[in-house]
Amino acid sequence: MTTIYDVSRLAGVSAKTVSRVLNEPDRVKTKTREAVLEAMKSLDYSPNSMARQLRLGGGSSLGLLLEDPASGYQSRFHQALLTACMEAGKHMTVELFEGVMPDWQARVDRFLTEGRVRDLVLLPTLCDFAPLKDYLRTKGARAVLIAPSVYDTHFPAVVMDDRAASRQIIEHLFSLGHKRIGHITGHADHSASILRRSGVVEAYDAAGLPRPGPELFASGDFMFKKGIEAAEILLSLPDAPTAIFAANDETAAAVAMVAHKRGLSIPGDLSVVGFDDAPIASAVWPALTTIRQPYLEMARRVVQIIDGWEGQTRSSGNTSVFMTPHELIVRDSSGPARNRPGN
Amino acid sequence: MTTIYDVSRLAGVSAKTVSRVLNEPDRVKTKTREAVLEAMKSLDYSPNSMARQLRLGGGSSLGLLLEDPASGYQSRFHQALLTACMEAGKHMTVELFEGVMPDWQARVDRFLTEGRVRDLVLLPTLCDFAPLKDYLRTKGARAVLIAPSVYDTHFPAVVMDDRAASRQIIEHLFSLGHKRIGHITGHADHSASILRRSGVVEAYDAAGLPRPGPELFASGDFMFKKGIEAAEILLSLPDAPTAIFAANDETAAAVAMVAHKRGLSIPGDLSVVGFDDAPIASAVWPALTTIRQPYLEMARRVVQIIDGWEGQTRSSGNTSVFMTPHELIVRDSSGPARNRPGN
DNA sequence: ATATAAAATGTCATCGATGTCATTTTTGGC
DNA sequence: GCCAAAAATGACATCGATGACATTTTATAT
Repeated sequence: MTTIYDVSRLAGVSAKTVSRVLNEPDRVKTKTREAVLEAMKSLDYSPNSMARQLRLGGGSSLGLLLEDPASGYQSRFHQALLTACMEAGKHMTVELFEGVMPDWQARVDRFLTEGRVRDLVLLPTLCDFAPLKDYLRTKGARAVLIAPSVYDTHFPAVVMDDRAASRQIIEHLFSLGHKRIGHITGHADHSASILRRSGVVEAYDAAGLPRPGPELFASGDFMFKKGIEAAEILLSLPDAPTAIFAANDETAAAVAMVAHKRGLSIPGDLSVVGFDDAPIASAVWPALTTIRQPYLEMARRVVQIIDGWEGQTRSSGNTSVFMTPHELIVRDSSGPARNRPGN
Repeated sequence: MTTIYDVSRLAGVSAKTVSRVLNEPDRVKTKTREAVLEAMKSLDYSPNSMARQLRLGGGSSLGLLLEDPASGYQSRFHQALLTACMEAGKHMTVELFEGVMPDWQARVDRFLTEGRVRDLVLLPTLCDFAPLKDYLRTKGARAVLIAPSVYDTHFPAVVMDDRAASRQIIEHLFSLGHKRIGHITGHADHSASILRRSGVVEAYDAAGLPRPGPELFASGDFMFKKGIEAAEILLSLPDAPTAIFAANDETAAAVAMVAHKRGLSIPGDLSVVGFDDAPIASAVWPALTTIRQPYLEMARRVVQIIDGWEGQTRSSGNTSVFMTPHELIVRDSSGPARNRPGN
């Protein structure tokens, strides 16, 4: 690596002058500047950003640990963070954190050090991995948790109201006349799964209806494949539901696929509702009624929080939770309940 | 920010000892170490990674500019790069580079400097944006181009053989007895679109068949919505094709949707083939026959190339192109051509 | 030509860490 | 208790850049 000194030597000027050519070209005589520029070119010089940052007290990047970048949630949140970072002029360093490998501490350490990360964002389910949070605290890193199952005294959280959203969906289906509604839950490790499920129950309670039997809850894991199995189970029920609310859009898409396979029309024979407003929600036919997750708003909030940390040594001790509003999007996959023999 | 000196003062030792506690704890007496650790804790110390990197000659992150992170291609490649980086122990800084904003040079500059990026990856269509490439060269940054339309003297390229893959698809359809095959092209800005289209023609030529008429080529843009329009056009043809090859899976999914809407069964009435092996290819019903893009292999190659640059000042002047093998995946959306009235 | 202000350039210290090598302390065998 | 060897610690230089301030050169007015 060539340095500013090599350039200064070749150009016959002081290092400071080279620095000036780089940072305040107008304060250098044209002739000198040209000589310096030529020297830089011939030496193939490029400034050492580390030294610059050290001198200038440079900022660190926002760090994002991704457990499963193929997951719709993570990739969409990732994307929202990119946008929020761009808006705020921040940079983001991303790293895969797959499962818990034996040397995860060393990996995180290198991520913080080599990646120059001080503030990070933890998505589900990483945001619930206590050893990681402890380790981060040890290392003096700060973090924002996204939709954690449990709030943490040391890290603020940005969330949406999964329970309310879920209840809203069921009420939407009630209003269309549905009485038997199946629910495919999400992955058991995600708090959202539990919240969404309890939103379902809450809606029945609020409407003064008896809670649905356990046969109407099929377990899923937010993924397409498991969604197929779950849908098969629900639709094979002797008294099959007239509507299915899947814990996310991917699962809902699986339900739609199974329904088509069985010759059921949507929403004529079966209403299907998802959650997330993922691209797939508009890509399947018919387009899915769903809840739009406020990804971008949440990401912006994250950046705000981190911006507020500037200068502070670490996150303050008090828990703070930022709730972000969502939105029900009614598309074509939900419609009036059709009376079926037996209903 | 507290420094190693603050800690050393409080602990009553030299800065070097504090450094030792951090880097080679065994070389410090237990009692001293504990005192230092306590001082670090009470001062809430965390080491300045910039200074460390400066001293140790730290490496830079791999930079990725994303034009449209929602695009399947970019997000999947992104993901593959994450994996490859993890395998190689590298870090990646990602940034949105949406369209060409007036201050793009300043943005790139900040990305390189603040993000401490020296090597970057340019995906389509950014890899064909000449001003950016020129600017990067000015700044002494190095880059690998992914599937560029035109090769560049200054930057190596990693590609797959779109034309051959496309030809393979058509030959697959030929082998199933299809004679009228529609093609929905990709976005005109992507070289892949042109290559895939010419692969189609090549297959006809190789088979000694007359080239398909222009009515069998509908223009798409790799996106679902445009795919719907294109599918409508092709399927409304007086002599509609018995198979449609869409330039990517998303478009193919749109074709499937339109076909279902029109009551056509797949592959009975219409074979549909995509390209990419995106998640959506397995998420629609029936699962799409498609080409698997060698994302991970390409990403690994990128990391290899960049690793090879270590120490070198900039990319050598000679163009190098790395071709990566693909794979045809036959699923359920392609089947024997059915004789239709008129055929 | 000369004084003087303004512009251009240079010197030195500094950012926060670690490597080198010198110095001090501890350890263990006698 | 003494001495050599080993262990622990410290002083100082260094990484590559820039800020503060000093110095030199140039431009302008007299």
